[in-house]
Amino acid sequence: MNYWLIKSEPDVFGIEHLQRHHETVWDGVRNYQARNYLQSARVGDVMFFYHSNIDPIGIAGLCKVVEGNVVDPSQFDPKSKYFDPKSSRAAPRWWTVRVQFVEKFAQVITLEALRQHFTPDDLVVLRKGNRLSVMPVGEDAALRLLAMER
DNA sequence: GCCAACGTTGGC
DNA sequence: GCCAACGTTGGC
Repeated sequence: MNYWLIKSEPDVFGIEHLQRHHETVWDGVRNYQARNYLQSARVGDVMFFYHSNIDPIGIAGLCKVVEGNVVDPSQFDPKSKYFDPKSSRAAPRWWTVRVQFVEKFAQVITLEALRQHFTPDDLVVLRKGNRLSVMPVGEDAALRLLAMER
């Protein structure tokens, strides 16, 4: 099993939205490296749900992959902001996963707390200039994160 | 294939 | 609102 961190702006879609909807297709990722990570995610993988552009910034909960290799439907929808005219149903560009809500943390693990306990080598999200919206989390870091939230 | 211009992300 | 970082676009 692998661990990941996925970023979202909670004003658009936060952990509470996922809690309410129970499951969602993680659509709208339009960066090739992030897409490649999503393509390598497998059913059962755990994803840390990170809130950006909000106070407090940080990891707000957990979800898990319940379906892999999902074609992102928004790439075909001309009304979607994620529409990609260069993609086609015969040869889709953008793939993702379906995730299921697992847990909303009682307290967000803040960016400040992450910086106190981890180095940028431990956690990609702490690396300067990092803008990936999907990134792997090593098992050591993942287990330490899971221990932190209780 | 290079690279300047441009747009977006995201912390502050 | 600012701005550093960085991915993408498009002219050449």
